[in-house]
Amino acid sequence: MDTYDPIELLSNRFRQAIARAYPEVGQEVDPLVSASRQPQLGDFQSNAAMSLAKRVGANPREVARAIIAHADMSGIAEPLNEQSVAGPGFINVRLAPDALVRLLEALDEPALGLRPDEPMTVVVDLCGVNLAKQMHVGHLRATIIGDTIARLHERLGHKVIRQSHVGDWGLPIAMVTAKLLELEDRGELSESLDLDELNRLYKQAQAECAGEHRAMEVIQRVGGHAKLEAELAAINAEADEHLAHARRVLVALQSGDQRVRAMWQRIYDVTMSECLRTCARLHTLITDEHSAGESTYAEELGQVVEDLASRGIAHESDGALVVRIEGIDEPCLVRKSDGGYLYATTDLAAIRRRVQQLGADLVVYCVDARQSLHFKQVFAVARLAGYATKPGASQPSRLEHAAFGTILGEDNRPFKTRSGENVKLSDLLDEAVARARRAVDERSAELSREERDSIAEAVGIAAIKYADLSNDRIKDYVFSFDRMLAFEGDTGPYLLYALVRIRSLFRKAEAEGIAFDPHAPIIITEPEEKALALALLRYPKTVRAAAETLQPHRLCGYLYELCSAYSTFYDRCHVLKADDAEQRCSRLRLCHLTARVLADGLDVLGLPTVERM
RNA sequence: GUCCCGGUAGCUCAGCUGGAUAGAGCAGCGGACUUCUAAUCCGCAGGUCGCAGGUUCGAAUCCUGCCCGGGAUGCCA
Repeated sequence: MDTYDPIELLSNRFRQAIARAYPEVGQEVDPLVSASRQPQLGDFQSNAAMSLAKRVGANPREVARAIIAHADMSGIAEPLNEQSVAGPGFINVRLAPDALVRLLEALDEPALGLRPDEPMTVVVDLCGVNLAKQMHVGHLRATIIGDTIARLHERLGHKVIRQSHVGDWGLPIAMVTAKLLELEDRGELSESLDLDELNRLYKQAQAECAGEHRAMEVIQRVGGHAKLEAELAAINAEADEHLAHARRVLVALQSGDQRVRAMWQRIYDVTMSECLRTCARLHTLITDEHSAGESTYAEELGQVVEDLASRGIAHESDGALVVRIEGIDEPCLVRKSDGGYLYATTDLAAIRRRVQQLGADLVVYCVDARQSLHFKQVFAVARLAGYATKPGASQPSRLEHAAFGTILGEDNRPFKTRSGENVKLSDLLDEAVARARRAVDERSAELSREERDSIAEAVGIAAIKYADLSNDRIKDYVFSFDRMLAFEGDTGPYLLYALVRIRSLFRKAEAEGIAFDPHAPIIITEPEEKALALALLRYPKTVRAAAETLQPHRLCGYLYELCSAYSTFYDRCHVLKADDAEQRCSRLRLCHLTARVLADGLDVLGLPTVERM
């Protein structure tokens, strides 16, 4: 048997049977094999007869009988008979016990049935922090969903390049750079500048440049407040001066002025060192080498725009340069009327580099769903201009916006602090870890302080990540510490706990001198054993589906079901106290395989695991 | 206005390529710890799949219209 996947094997047999029964339809028919939802009816089912009935002009149950008559299930499933046909024409299949064992043994190899695909290069755009700003809840999803999508593709053997499109360029950055230079001139710039302070100065710089133009409009409309008007005018004049100064700093930065550049670098370093620390704490594989900020495209923007204009793809409109796309009403602006470039321009340059230089066959943008129009436009322009096509390729690479919804508070409004500020991501992680710590203290007071610390860290992070990843990406979800750290239910801690129990079992076996034989014969007799076995066999296909659809929540759902099947098995089928040595060895092997699949799946999701909790 | 996304149990969510009696978790009720980690397991109860049409042997799933909620929508990113 050359594959571990019962659905594939059964599909082949059904395909052959259909071809024999109905030579006129050939091998093209999808046998529609899926896992049965009701174990009492069978393990798997084929729904082919119903769809085939119309094509061959017979009634579905007759078609089902014809398929059965031509089906050879030897070596895989129990023979099919009249009783196998149910309802309108479902064909129920029960795996042969020895086949189930062989499939499990085939799965029980180092790669767990996940042999590498035809290797591709995948670029995943994730994280997306901004200079001089703390990571906040908004970055949580872009970071962890992006990292998990990257891990999914790595697991399938692809070359994955993570890229954080850092917001490190443009006027806002120049404003804070100007602010810092000013402080330095006055000798008021702290040597130990950290991100909190930097973030404070950023907001201050923003406010200073913004002035009170809105208030002024209101006052002027109302009239009769000459004194106030004069005050606002003074503030605005000052703000305009700040803004003009910031623009001069931007020009200096862009032309490579050494002092300005050095200050920018300092802002960059302070921001990134702290953000990357948070990325590491989130158990993501995002490091310095994955930063590809907007600044790195600065030199290419002019070329891109020039190229689009000279080839007649972009046109002038009200002073701006736009690309119009068939099927999209809103044009894509690539150059402002003042000559400045926009984020679409940078993203076009990024696609060009990612596809043509990095060789991406797939580029995934893990970015907020609110930007879907933007990506729709940019992808279309990139395809039109050929930027999405690898040199020599006939087809453009796949460009995907892995959009995600908003994190909501318990009031169903976007998650903010009481004062309406964004919640600092590190505060959020601290809170989750502190709550996890309380739970660990309650239950496992016997463990050392250090051990409880590291367990709490892993449990807290796993809880936050699982709560996020287990929801369908595109939807908004409600953030709740109570729910994600709950003692019961579909949570990160539940998955970690299942693995802990298996690991504990093996420690106990070792302590009792019970040998584990990784090649012991597997004997499936109890329904709980069979349910666990069938769950294990679904692993490879689940990982592939999650990667293909860019939906980590499918893998989460699977792992929860696997753990659930294991917990039931664990409850009903004693392992170390099994009836005899054969059964004990078989069950130990089942436990071992479960632990490996679970640990592998958790690793693909990017959840930390623990030995005890 | 136009476009995008969502609407499934009291709450939070799954539901695969259209397939059998729509599934979990939480909360509620009732059970299981002298027994491998009970952060567990088992059972009960809980549904107009937003509404109305249509396609189909079969629709939560596909199509059309409408309702509700969120978002986007030419010079921020």
